[in-house]
Amino acid sequence: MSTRRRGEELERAILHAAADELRESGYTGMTMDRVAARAGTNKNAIYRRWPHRAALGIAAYRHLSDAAMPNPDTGTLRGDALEMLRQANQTWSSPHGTILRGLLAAAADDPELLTLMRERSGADTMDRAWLGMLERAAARGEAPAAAAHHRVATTPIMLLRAEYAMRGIPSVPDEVLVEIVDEVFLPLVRGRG
Amino acid sequence: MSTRRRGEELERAILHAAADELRESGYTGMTMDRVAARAGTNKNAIYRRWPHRAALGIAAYRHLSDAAMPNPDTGTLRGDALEMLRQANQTWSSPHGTILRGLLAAAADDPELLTLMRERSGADTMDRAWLGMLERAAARGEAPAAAAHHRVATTPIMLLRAEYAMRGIPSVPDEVLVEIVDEVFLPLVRGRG
DNA sequence: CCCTATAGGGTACGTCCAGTACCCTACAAG
DNA sequence: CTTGTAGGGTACTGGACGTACCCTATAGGG
Repeated sequence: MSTRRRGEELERAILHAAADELRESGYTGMTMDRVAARAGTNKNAIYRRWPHRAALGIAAYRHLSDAAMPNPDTGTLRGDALEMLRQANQTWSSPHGTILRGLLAAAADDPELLTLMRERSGADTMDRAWLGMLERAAARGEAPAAAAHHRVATTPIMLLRAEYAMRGIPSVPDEVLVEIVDEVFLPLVRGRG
Repeated sequence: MSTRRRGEELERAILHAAADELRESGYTGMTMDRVAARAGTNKNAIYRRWPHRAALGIAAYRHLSDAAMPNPDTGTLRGDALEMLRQANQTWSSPHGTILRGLLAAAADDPELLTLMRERSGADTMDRAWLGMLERAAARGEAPAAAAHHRVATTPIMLLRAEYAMRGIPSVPDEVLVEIVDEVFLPLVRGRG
């Protein structure tokens, strides 16, 4: 039995420990000492791999979440949109989401970290899914072709995200999602005829 | 000459010092020791008034910004909306905005602080201004009456805010504002007929 | 099969900062 | 004049990031 772990193996152990800490205490509560202790190693091994806490946080988050992108096809634009929003809301209000929000807050004044985050969080994939949804609706004749526009596609998610930023914390109620779809998204699509 | 300041006077001095620190170093860089030193006092006097750093930060921000709410009347809905967005963008990209964003980031995981911030930042006033704008447009016959809806009114600002959260930092280019108005806000208003 | 460079481990710091504890002193109000 | 309260000085606790050193296992080449 090799008593001393190295390379890959040790790295996985650290990431695993960091992810656990994230889950339990959020990014704010994740301390380097605790991560090291939990991984059964010490801070040296960590700092040899990541330059600072934030980098470790992001890496650990990535390690812990490989979110599958939903791609609903309910037959109606309204159904698809609601489904997408509900999925997003569920993700954001889950423990993962809480962690993600903590990371985003920490990265708010550091552009370098922000870009790291954007890459990791699959925001672009999300946008493409919405765009595809609009195109399918247009093909069905349910929406004008002009509705398949980047700004239109990103609006609902943006609104959801802003809703999270406004209220303090987890879980935007379902009524809000319905409102976003019925009072904003669908009228908007309709208005682009 | 009274050598020892008290009450009101001392409080103003502290807030002034804190505001200066905010300007120079942002919220993240504002330390209690420095504020105390700059105000020519010590941390006791501060902690007797505010329970923690965040509270002082918010109070100081408020002390430094008494933003007047614009209420443009250009004659067209498009003109008004653009003007409002440009105003907001200017505020948010100014030093004040940078500070405000820092505070928001710090308050992200503390609901109590978030509500404090919302009160201080005049978000509600802003919403009412947008609603009034829509009502005037409806009265002119430029928009359907159904467009004067809370969600519609808050959408452009929400989108702007989300834009700030996405990109790292200061100043969203004017094209984006125009896009928000032309590709989202106006079609949305139109679509609510 | 040994040798050595490299990566891990242990541990102790340096530094910064929030928040607290005490104790002394000016001064306002009675 | 007395006294209670708010300011001032200062030191300290505790937590956390990041760094410095030094020892040791071990992988991989000669």
